[in-house]
This record gives sequence, C-alpha cells and structure tokens, in this order.
Amino acid sequence: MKIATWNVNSIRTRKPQVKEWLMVQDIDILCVQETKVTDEEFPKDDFEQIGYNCYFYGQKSYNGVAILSRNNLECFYGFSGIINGEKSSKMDEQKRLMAARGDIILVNVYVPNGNSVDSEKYHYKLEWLASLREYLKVLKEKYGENIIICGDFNIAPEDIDIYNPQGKENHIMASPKERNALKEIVDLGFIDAFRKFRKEGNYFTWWDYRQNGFARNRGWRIDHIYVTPVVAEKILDCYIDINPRKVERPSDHAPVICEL
Amino acid sequence: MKIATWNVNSIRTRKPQVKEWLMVQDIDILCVQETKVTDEEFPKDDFEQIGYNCYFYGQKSYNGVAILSRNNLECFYGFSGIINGEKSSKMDEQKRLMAARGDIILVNVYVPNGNSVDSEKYHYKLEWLASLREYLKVLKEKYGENIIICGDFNIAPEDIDIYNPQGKENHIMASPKERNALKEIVDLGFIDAFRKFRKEGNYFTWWDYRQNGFARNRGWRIDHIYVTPVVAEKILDCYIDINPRKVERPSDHAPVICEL
DNA sequence: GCTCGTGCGG
DNA sequence: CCGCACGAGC
Repeated sequence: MKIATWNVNSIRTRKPQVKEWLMVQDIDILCVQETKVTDEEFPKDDFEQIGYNCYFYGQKSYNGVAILSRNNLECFYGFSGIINGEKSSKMDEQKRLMAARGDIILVNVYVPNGNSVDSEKYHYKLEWLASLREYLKVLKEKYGENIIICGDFNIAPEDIDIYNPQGKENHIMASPKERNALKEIVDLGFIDAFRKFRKEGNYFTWWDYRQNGFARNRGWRIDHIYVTPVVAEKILDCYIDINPRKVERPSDHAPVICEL
Repeated sequence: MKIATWNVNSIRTRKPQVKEWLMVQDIDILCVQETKVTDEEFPKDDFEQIGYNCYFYGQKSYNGVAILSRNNLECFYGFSGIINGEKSSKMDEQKRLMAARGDIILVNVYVPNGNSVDSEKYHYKLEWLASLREYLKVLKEKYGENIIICGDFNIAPEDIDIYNPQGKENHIMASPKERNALKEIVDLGFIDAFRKFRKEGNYFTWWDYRQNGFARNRGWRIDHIYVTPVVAEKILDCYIDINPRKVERPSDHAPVICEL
C-alpha cells in the first residue's frame, strides 16, 4: 500500500500532472495541499474517473487540503470537533487540516509558511503548530496509536534538510522556534518515516521557482510523513519522487511516498 | 507564393501554433494582427530561427501588427508619413497599421472592433476606416496599382459572411455604417480576393471563444484580403484554413491565405 | 517564477 | 472564453 503527500500548488492547474502521477506510481492515498479551490470548484470528476474518491476542504485562492483515495474514507475537517473553543474555530478560517479515519488515522496538514521570522505570519505559524499539537494529543487519546501525519510542514527539521544551511538560523522554515514547535509535536511520539530509511542529507521536497532553484538543486526537505511507532514497524520504505518536479509546469514541491 | 493574414490574439501566447503553421503551410509572408506586445518584447528570435524576417509595430496589451516574411521587406508604420496632420498622429497611438513595399505594396490592418453600435468605440472605428481610405488613396497615387490590403477588418461585408445574419442589422461587425465605410474603401478599386474564388456562404474566419462558437460554427468572415485588379489577375487561389482554430489554445481567428 | 483574483477588452 | 495588467502570497 502506498500513501503519499504532495503540495500541488493549485489542484486545477496541476490536475493533469497529478492524474498522470497517481496512475504511474500506483498510489492508494494521496494527501494534497494548496489545492487553492473552493469545495464547489474542486475537480472531483477527473479523479473519480481514474478511480479515486475525493475528500476536500478548501477555500478561494489560498490553502486548501484534499485526500484522494482508492477506498472510501471517513473524513473530518479542521481543528474544530477535535479541539474546540474560539481559537480553533478562528484557526479553521484557513483551510489547512483534515483527517481520515480507517484502520489508521491519517492527518493531512498544510502548515502556514510564516513569511519571515518575527513577522505577524510567523507568530501565526507558531500558534498554528501549537494547535496542531493539541489536536494530535487528542487524536492519540481518542483513537490510539495508529496515526500518520503528513503534509507540507514548511519546516526543515535539521540542517541536513537544507541545501545550504549556513546563515539560515534566522530564515523562515529553519528558525529555532519553528523547529522547536515541530519537535514538540514529534515528541508526542512520532517518527519521521523518511529518516527511518535515509539518514544522509541532500534529500529535498521543495525548490523555489525563482532563480532556477531546482536546476541548481537549492532544495529544502519541508514535506514530511510522521508516524507512530506501531505504524513505523509496518513501513517498508519512504522516499521522495523528484520526477514530477522535472516536468512542464511543475509544482514547486515533489511528493513523498510511504509504502506499508 | 503564399501571402496570409492571421489575427493571432497575442503573438507570445500563439508563438508555437504560428511557427508550426508557417512551416506546414509553407507561407512566404504572414500579416499578423493583435500581437499585443511592445517592439522590445516581440519574440523575433523564434521566427528568425525558422527563416522569417520580422517587422513589427506594437504596444502593450492591445492591438499591434507584424509582418513575417521570408524575404527582406521595406516597411513603414502607421498612418503618419502617408497621411499627415494631428488626426493621423492621434490615430497612430493605437498600433493597427503597417505596410511593406516590394514589387507589391502590402498593407496590414487591424481595424478597431467598435464594441457596439453607436458607442464611442464605434465612432472611432468609423473614423479609423475613413483614415484608412485616405491612406489607401495616397498609396494608390504614390505607388500605382500593385496593392494588397489584408487583415482583421472586424466587418462582415455581406449577410452571407455571418452564420446567422438575422437580427444583426444593429450588431457590431454588421451594421450598415461599418459596411458602408468598408465599401467606400473597396470602391477605391479593390477586389475581395476570397470572393473571386468562393461565392457561397458558410465561410468564416472568426468564432467567438464564448458559448462554444467554433463547435457550433457560429462564425463570421471578418478577415479579408483585398487586391487591386492588376493583382487579382495573378491570384491562383484564396482560402481560409480553419485547422489552426481546432488545436489546443487556438486564436479565435483562422488565417486566410492567398496564392499568387 | 508561478500561482491566484480582479478588472478590462474582445 | 480567453487574452492582457496588476498586486499579493510564497
């Protein structure tokens, strides 16, 4: 079974590439981020035609997540319902989180980018990550130890996850506060599935469109799949497929695949 | 020898289709309208690479004409220089007219659309056509009887040039004043090259992008090639190639070709 | 660079 | 419906 995560940077624009990739890679479940489309406008027919059920939680222009799955899934959307209160419903104004319940709980996240260190958006990112931690704590209590969290975290956990980590201490996606917020999530009891199989650097999932980032391999590993130890035992492999980043009109992100 | 006219609706967007078509059709001279590009930004290298000299007269976003020619040409741009005064230099603010001098004078025009009957733009269209008439009168006096005028006239000369002429009396591109302004130009001594070979209706050069105009064949014949009688004698054929209207990302216009 | 929305022009 | 410009977000 193959579960994947991919920030597609507009599901409408990337529709042909995503369809092609799903078929070639024989993916069972794909968690998508940055769909940039309202639920009314989600191009579900295209994916249903190739055998995928579509679950989506989107908005106009920005953010938006979706899960495309060969099997039917029971999905829930946003923080609300799991963690409640004014703050979580405020957080749900941006559509960045959904989950599916099957044998395993699968959480699909699009963590805020944060713009630049200490900006208003940076503080929102930290708050959002704190909410995610609360959310995952409840999920663990509620549904037990079979959890996968995947998505675009907009954080490179370690220096080896950046093409050139020098001078990135104060860079968005690498700053200590972000890394710590992510660590506090991981410390709830998750394992970086990719790092279970590959310990070395030079593996990236995102390259800036600008300044030929991909051609120069100026990449960052910011898309992750985190799993509970019980799930970790079942994983056969976890890897990045950079081929979709090479095609015409690519997303700036490459998908990450987990086989189990 | 093949001379053609084609409103490409952005030379940058249509570059691949135009290059492909020039080669397949073995065109010697192509008059282009609606290039929508400044002279600095005209993609001349692409056409030079396939053996065409580029002569262009454009502006940002709107209008713009060009001549692509296998042989070198001597070109002149706008009304000014042929007809002078405040009005013609005012008219030249919109880049809609250029000409080439060889054995034959070739005039390339993009007549204003006119928006709707009696609008401000409609009156501008009529004025522009009056200026064109003055311009052509001078050209005839100056250079004699070897003249070809081609381009997007935004006028269907007769009812048979419209898919459904009923109720189009007050429609832009069919109203009596426009048709009369065109007739006054033709009456300077020009022949509709297309009509020399095809007398019947159901021949169109433009189909609205909206409401699936092409699929429903809701077309208009508004792109024309007019020639002096001396030239008319040398023409072997004149026809519309609708194939470029069938491809992916087509212009809303099809090219018209004249063989001589 | 490459998305998107908005607004204009056709 | 499909071009363009512009501004925003990443």
